[in-house]
Order: sequence, then C-alpha cells, then structure tokens
Amino acid sequence: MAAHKYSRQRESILRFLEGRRDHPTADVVYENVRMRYPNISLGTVYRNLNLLTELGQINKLSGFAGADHFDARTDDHCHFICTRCHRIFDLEDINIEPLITEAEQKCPGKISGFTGSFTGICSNCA
Amino acid sequence: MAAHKYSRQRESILRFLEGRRDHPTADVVYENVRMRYPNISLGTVYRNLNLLTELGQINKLSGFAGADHFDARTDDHCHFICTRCHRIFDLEDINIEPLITEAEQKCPGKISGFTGSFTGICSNCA
DNA sequence: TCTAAAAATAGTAATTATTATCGTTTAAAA
DNA sequence: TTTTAAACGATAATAATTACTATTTTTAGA
Repeated sequence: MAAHKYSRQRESILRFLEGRRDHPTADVVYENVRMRYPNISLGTVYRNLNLLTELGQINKLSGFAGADHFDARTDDHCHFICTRCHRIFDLEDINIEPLITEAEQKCPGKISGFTGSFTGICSNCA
Repeated sequence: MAAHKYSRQRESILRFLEGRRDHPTADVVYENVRMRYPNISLGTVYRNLNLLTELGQINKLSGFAGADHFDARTDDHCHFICTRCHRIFDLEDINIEPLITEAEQKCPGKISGFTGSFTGICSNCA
C-alpha cells in the first residue's frame, strides 16, 4: 500500500540492531548510528524503529523500566528481566506453543502475537 | 521496615480498583477518586499506585500503548490486548505453571514474577 | 541523464506520562 | 496533648516519544 522508499538511515538502524544480541533503546541506537551518520536526528531513529516494527522486521519490547527496547529477533520468545540491574535476557528453547494453543481457545479474539516476560534477580546480582 | 501510615486517599484508590474489572490508568483512577476527594493530587495517585504495587496489593501493567494500567488482581494471569481498540482482557483458566517450571530451569536467575500478553484483534473489532 | 512527485530527513517544538520538590497537613505513638 | 515522620496538594521538572516544517533524497518516467 504505502510505498516505502529506501533510506540509508533506516538500513543502518536495521543493520545495527541485527548485529546486537542485547536489546538497545532508541537512544542507544541513535548514539551508535550517529557514528556513521553524524547528522541523523533522534526523530528519524524513532520513526524508523516504529516503521520497522510495523513491517515486522524488528520487535519493540515495552513494559520494562524506562524506555522501550528493540530487538532484531522477530520470532516469539520469552525474556527474563533482572529487577536490580534491569538487564534483559533472551530465553531460548522455551516451548510456548502449548500456551498459545490453550490461549487461542480462550482469547476473545484472534491472536497475532505473544510476549512473555519473567522478572527476578539475575545470578550476577544475587 | 518502612512504617506506612493510613491514608484515606490510598484507601479510596484501592477500593476503587477493587471495584473494577477493567484495568484503569492512573488518570482514570484520578478522575474517579476526585469525586470523593476533590482536592486529591495526581501525584498522590501515582505515589499510592506505586506503593500499593510495591506492597503487592495491586499490579502494574506496562507495555501497552500509552500509559500504564493498574489491576487489583494480584494472581499471575495472562492478558489479551486488542491492537485496534486497545482494550485489555483478563484470560482466565490458562495454566501457566508448566511454562514457569520450564523457565525456572532456563532463566539466568531466580524468578519472582511473570506476565504474559497476547495481542490481536478482539471479536468486537473484527 | 534530467525532471518531477512523493517520501524521508534534520532540527526543533510540543506532548504525554511520570517523578521530584517543598511547604503544609495529618496520622498515630508517646 | 505534644511530637514526629509520613502523606498530602500544588507545582515544577524530567524522560520518552511524537508532531511539525522546510529541505533533501529517492526513484519512476520523460
């Protein structure tokens, strides 16, 4: 529908996220992409992060302390968030299929996505 | 530890939340509690919502569009959020124990809480 | 290759949600 | 009562994000 033109800034934002295994905030993306494009504006970063999220190329993680985080992984996976250091860990190999199957019968609508977050104290902080 | 004094404002905020089956934002709480205490300040509402959350008497739901939502239900349960009307539905009878048991072995720390959110289009909007 | 239309940008202003500050009031223990 | 610290209301400040606008870039077609 809406035609999207290529932009080197968007490309750079996506490449940066793909090269990270953590979950940077918009501000961290901005500070890093700025090394290549010193004039890039924070608004451009936000606009593109939101567009990439809409296009399903990245994921927006909300609900933690402070700013939203962004993730180039787009498969459904759970996170563990340390309530002390606020680090976000990816949880691998957790089978969420049974939960989704169960929810499909009980949700008052059609499911399109799932996010599961565990909170606690990570072993570093404990 | 920290001694908390009774306050009629906090009482009123908690009672209001307990009487609701939806998940009001701080602003909605403010507008309603104002009917009984016309001079209550929005800061007082936020302070008490955060305190009640710390005390485990209510739950703060973050990560949806816009403001945080608050819930007098404190048991772990999942939500379904309509991406069109932004309504938040409680999901009953979804067994999350197996998921938590599985996560306990795979999380890099000690789990203290879980939130699971399904997104999609609710049957009203579809 | 040149030109034109639409999309995207940089820079900045504005908005939204939330927290902090501070002088006053209130709960509750002595 | 008196005292003390918690809680308050009012307002200022902050943080995160979005909106606005004039300019620049992309890209399709002449």
